[in-house]
Amino acid sequence: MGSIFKSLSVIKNPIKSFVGFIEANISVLKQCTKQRLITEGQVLHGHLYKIGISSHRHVAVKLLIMYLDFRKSAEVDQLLKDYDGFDMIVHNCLISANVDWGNVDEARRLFDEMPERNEVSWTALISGYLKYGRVDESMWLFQRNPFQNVISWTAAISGLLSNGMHLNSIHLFLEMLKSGVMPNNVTLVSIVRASTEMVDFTMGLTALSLSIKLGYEDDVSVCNSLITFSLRLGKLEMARLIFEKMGKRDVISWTAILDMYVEMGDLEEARRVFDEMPERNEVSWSAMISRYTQKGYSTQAINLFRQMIENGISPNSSCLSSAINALSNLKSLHPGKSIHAHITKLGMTNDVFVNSSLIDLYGTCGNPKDARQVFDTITNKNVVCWNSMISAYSSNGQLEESKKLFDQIPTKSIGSWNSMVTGYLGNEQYDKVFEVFNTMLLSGQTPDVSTISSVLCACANLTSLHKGKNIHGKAFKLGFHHDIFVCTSLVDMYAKAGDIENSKRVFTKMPEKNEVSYTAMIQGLAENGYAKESLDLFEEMEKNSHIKPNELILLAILFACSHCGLVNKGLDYFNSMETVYNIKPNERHYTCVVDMLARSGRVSQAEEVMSSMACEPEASAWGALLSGCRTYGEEEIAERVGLKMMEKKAGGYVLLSNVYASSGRWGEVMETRRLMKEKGVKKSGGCSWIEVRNKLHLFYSQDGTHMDFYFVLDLLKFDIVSSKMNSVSPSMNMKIVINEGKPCIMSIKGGKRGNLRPTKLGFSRLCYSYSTQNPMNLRTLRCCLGKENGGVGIGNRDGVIIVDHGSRRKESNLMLNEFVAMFVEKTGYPIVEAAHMELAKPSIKDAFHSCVEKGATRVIVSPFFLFPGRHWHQDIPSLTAEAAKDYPGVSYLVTAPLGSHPLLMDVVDETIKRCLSHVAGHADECVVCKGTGKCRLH
DNA sequence: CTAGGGTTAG
Repeated sequence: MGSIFKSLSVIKNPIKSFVGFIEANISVLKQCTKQRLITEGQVLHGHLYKIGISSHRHVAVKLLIMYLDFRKSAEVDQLLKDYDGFDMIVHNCLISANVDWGNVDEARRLFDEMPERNEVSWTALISGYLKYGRVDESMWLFQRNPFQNVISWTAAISGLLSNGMHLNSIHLFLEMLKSGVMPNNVTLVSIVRASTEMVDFTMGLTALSLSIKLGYEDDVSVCNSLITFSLRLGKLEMARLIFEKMGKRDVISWTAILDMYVEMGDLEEARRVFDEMPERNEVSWSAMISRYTQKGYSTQAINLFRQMIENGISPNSSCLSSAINALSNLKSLHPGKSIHAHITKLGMTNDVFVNSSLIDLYGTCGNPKDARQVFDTITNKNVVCWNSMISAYSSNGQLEESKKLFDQIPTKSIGSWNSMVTGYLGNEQYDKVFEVFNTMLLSGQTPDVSTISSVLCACANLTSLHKGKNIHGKAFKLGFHHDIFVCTSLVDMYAKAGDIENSKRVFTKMPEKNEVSYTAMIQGLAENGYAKESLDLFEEMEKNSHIKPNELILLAILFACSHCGLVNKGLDYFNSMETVYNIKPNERHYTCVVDMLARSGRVSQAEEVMSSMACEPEASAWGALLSGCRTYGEEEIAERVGLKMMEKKAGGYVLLSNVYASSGRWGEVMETRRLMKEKGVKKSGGCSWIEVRNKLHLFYSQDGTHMDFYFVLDLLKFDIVSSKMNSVSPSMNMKIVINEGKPCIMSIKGGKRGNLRPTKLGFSRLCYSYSTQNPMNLRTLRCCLGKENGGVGIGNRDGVIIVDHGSRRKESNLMLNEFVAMFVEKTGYPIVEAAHMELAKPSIKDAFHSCVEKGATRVIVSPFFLFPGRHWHQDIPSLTAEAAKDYPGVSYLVTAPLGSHPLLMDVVDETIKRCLSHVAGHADECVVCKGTGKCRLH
């Protein structure tokens, strides 16, 4: 606002030229519109009226645009009345305003009633149709447009792009080139965006080459779009190079590069960039805040949000929704509520992003009712709102409600299905997970990596190897077998099902491993009795990766130590948790250590650890301690502990009564049981299930369908070899396996929580990260991309020095040769030699000399496919100049690099030829050619 | 000096 008034003060000062005076006013009006400063705009209008220039045509048009933008119909009407006659410009303004308001048909009516139209009228309407997905009407007009210029071509190209018609937009681009219209920077931005969205590296390089050829190399927008292109295709180094070499950068460049550091996992560096940015807009703020949120740094996100408010920047909907997301990560309902109130005050209640975040917030904070209230107020619900509401219900156990809602979704997205799947998964209704999954497949919806991971997680929890292998096959068919999330789920599934060999196999083959994958493997090894291997893997991880141990890995490590009796080593790890790994042990770590000590007979030490806990011990820790007492006959401790537990949870009573029972003190057993009854403590029911012929049979211990061994055996007759029966009860983890046809019970010590399942938690985190992240992430993209699409090889032809980059692929060689041929034909230069990029520096000189020795008097050095780090710009011309020093009589030319996409090849060739013919004409004076008309003279 | 096309976050 300050700058606006500064400009105003300029206006107050006498300005010599009238044109300058008008110009200054117009620019301020433009700013008012852009920054949505309605009051300032109106004040200025009054002032302009007073000094008598408000009816100046150019001023009046700006005023009109301003009031149209603010939707002040009374003012608009007044202006139109004062304006003498509807000229073409006013008409065009009205057309584009109506497009902005969504009244495309009205815009068309205005267009039709115009006595004559110009290129602006046509373009406004063509792009208007495209904005609302009316592609056919737009193309109909486009083909009849008598004024086809760059802008209308670009409008059509980018409009098609926004409608997801990438290939069509490229074809349109080709037609444009064919028709002889040269692309400008905006066109090139669209083509780069098309390449980005099609994940087509070669196409992007071609666009890049063309940009350089046409002299848009230093255009900020083109470079910005190229940065985004490089980032989305995983070429982080390329993105950084472009950024660094940019002569001028704007907020967008900075915000894009901030994102690069986030992609690299370096949030600190990203923050440094953020702090260093010369200019920030609400997008930069929201980028940083949302990235903090995404990566789980919720507190930082909130702090930054606060800082932004303190800096007087009004948050846009994106910031608000990120902040709310951060709060729901932190489960901070109350600050969330106050933001909600604020949003209501701001009148931003109809933003789908904000609303979805609010639904998530209320959902995760256990208020599905409030979530529903938000949901019901949304007038333009999109599928994300529906999905959030479904998750809100299922995360609160209201699965019927979520199912009901799910059935009502007008158009289900993959996210809708995934919400259902993760909902059932989170509520441990694994049979339902499969049910939904199967329905999904039947409906024709292809699962994504998130679905597959969740379903594998269900397999893992059911220890269902058969189903798991089946899903593994599906994952393979879908091409997900390299996906880090799917692989991690596979590692976990195989480990949980006891198939440690396959688990290890998947893990070893993973192209990339993260914290969660290591957690799954380390945990899997530990739980399957491979304690030593588990510890080895941990050490290897510490040595060879940058992964810092998390609390779950440490839990697994403690578990492993406990299981191979490495009590002292385990204690060492435990004691170094805070000092070395900076992780505060939680109750589960304590349980593990208590268990470890109690098991090895160090019962009193275990008791000490228990009493030193800062947090509330888990029931299973008491259990472990008591079991230790039982095993080692520490009745005194047992009693002391037992009394402490009397007020505690149900499991405590049971364990206590078990302790008494095991030492034959039946009176105390009865007393404990009586106390339980009296206090209404109920041991929650366990559940067993068996999977026979792909069908799950469930048994509950307390509802009369108690597992009947005869019934089970009867079932097993059908399928005795492949079946496996499992049982997990909340307090005793009991596994029943069919061994040589006989069911036998394998009791695993400890309860559900005491069973220490870090991976399970690990996976709930995994599911979360999917729900907030686009599953088609960089990693996936990188896999799609395959091998680097480098450049071309060397053709050892006489004449032109071609400097290229990258691999020596055959097809690229062909392209190079074609290019060389074209060059020769166009320029008539003799061909002498080509040099490979890796050898370029030393060999340019040699190649140059060789050209001259073979009689060349004119030499072209043309880098092919160079990375946009301006190697060619910086090194090649100077190297060439260096080489040329020895031959003052020889003229030379360095051209910009070229890239060629098969689709664009022919037409781009033509275009480039056009550029080159110009270049060639100036060859004798040119050192660096930046394209048509942009040759820098020697 | 007035009207039409684009790039950053979710």
